[in-house]
Amino acid sequence: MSQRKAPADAGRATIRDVAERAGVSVASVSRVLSGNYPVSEDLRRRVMKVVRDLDYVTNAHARSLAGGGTPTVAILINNITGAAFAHVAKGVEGAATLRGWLSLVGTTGDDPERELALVNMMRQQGVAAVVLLGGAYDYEEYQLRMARFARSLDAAGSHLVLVGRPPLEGDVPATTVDYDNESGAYAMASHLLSAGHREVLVLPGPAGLSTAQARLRGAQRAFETYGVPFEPEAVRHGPYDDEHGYRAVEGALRDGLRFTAVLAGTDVVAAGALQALRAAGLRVPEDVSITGYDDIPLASQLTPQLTTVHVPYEEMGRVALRAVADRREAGAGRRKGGDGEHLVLGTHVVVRNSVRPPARRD
Amino acid sequence: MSQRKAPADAGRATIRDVAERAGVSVASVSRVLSGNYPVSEDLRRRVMKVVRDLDYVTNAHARSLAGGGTPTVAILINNITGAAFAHVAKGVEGAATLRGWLSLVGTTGDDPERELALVNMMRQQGVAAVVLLGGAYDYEEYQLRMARFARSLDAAGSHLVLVGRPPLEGDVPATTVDYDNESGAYAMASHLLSAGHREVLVLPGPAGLSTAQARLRGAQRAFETYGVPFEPEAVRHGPYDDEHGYRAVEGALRDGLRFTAVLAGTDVVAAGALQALRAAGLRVPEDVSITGYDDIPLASQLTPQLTTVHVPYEEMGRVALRAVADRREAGAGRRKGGDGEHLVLGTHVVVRNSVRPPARRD
DNA sequence: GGAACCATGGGATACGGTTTCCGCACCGGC
DNA sequence: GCCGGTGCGGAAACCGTATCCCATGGTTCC
Repeated sequence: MSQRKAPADAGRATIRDVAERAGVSVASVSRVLSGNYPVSEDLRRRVMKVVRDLDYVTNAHARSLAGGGTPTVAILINNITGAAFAHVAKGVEGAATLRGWLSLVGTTGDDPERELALVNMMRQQGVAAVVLLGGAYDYEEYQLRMARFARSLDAAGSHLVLVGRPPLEGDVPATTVDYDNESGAYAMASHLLSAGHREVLVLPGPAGLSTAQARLRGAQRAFETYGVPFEPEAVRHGPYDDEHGYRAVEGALRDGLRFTAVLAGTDVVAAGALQALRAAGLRVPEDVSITGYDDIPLASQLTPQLTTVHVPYEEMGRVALRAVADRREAGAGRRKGGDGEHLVLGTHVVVRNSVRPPARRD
Repeated sequence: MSQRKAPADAGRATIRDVAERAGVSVASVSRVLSGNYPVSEDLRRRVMKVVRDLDYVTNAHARSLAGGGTPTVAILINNITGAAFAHVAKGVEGAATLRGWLSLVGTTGDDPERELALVNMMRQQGVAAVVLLGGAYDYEEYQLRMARFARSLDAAGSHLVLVGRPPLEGDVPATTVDYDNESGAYAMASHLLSAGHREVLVLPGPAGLSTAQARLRGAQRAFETYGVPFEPEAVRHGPYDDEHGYRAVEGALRDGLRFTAVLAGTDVVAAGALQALRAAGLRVPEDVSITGYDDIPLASQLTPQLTTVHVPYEEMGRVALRAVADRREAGAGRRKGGDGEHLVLGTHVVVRNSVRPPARRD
């Protein structure tokens, strides 16, 4: 009777089981499997046979404890069902897999508490990097917390990557992958203005969110360029969902606001706006034009297909992963000086069928 | 000079660093942190102070090696950007978090090789369960491989959960969480038939996919019930994307096929079909009715809003997690006899605005 | 007042691998 | 025939934590 558990135990097979059954030492099995040490052909064959027979796989926890182990990226999303985020996640995941990295996905549900808990959990997991998706909030406290996250992760040999938001201020060890949000909004608004629209309902998104702020700034800048007054009452903030789009348009109509176009902060918001216009008996784009932002699949599934701003979400994900992978390879030696790398990707307007010159009133 | 690394090393702090700095034993620190052993208030305070100072978090790998550790579920998806799957993932993740479980997400991209690699990777991670999302393929080999997965995982103390596909045949240790796919299709088709439609273009999805097959069977059964002949040439298989929906309708129109309604296998396919009809100058639902399946957000964002079959995706995710959690609690003792549990959730038709009685021809 | 007990804290060990350090054979060369 | 080199395999030391077992000091009970 063995001191250890029986070979065909209920639990999973260990490297010792394999070694014993193959009549070799534990070290030899490890070497055959990792392949970083010369091993005789005979030994390899014997070991591999047992590995197959036992359907053995190494214990990832033990392996990473002992120093080896595959790097892991953690992706933190507000809401996994958001199409834009899903595309970033896809990009990260794809690039990670390509390098043999593992990826974890966690959702925060917009809850700062959960975000904190998740970052700590990832720290426990010893992830190579934490990728945080989505816009930032404008609270001072939130910013401080992010900086703390960045330093904590950095101290533990990990790294924080912010995707789709502006970089943190100060000398914070975090990488930022962003897109040219304001320019995209500028271009989109310009498109509307150059088509002749002068009265535009603007639905930028949540007031405190960096993404919404940048999009609003871009639109504002375009209005200035065209010398068109920017009416504060034609700007309606609210969450990035179709319900808000619907309500906002409904409300604007009820308020008697005059507008010939809707500049929506998001394709989803545009979808809601579209419905509200239709419900009010207005035709799109004949009576009112609409633009979106993000260029998620929905944009081209609507009728009319949405003119919108393309954001390279999936590529942002890939870039984010590449950034951490590169830094990790370079890392061993000295860390770079100004540690906060900042990458910015371009956006562009995708013209479809939701914009027309305004119809003459009167 | 200590033999060990310096306390303020570059790497993360260990429990030993904490113990040393607090002047207590390693065991005490562990006890304070896990809280499952009586500890004096004084000791707790001293330890916690150091923990905060050092920003210490326990190493999850070491913890799970030592027997503790939080259970982890792995979710394997074909494509993270699919809305239906994303909702299941959300359900699993939410329920997991509620119990303090961790969740991993991996995407297979419809590649059987990657699926194999991922399952093995999850086995290495020692996950409590692997949740596989989406329809199954009709290959014999594929089924065999699934059975092997199930047994491998089971042998390693893990468990396979199949979501959104029929259970495996034979005595395989896997749990299945499914929905009443065929009945949903039956109800949806009946809705169309009872509205008076007799010539229906059916777009069930990929020919080899279990989901598509079940939806087709349901439709067929409804036609039989109504005594309406089921025209094989009015059935067009293809992938679950909007492009297929578009092409299929375009092709049917070109072929001169007569139909007053489109029964799409998916909301996304319906979206494509809708576009094609519009492009051909047909109005929906006045000239042609359309139905979808899945009831993803898109369905209510389209104009007209889609009449579709609601599938409780998020709940399926929750149910899946609950099933593995329950079995894990009960598990310690004997395993149940017939191990393949099979849960089925209901579906129902959501009536919106995309169906009307057929216009009189001639 | 002594003994049994309770409440705490410390030391040692196990978890499942990887890796370093060694020793053993076997080989060829002189 | 002896010696050194080379190639391969084994023993053991870690990785960071949880937990079992034991020691200790103070308390309570007889």
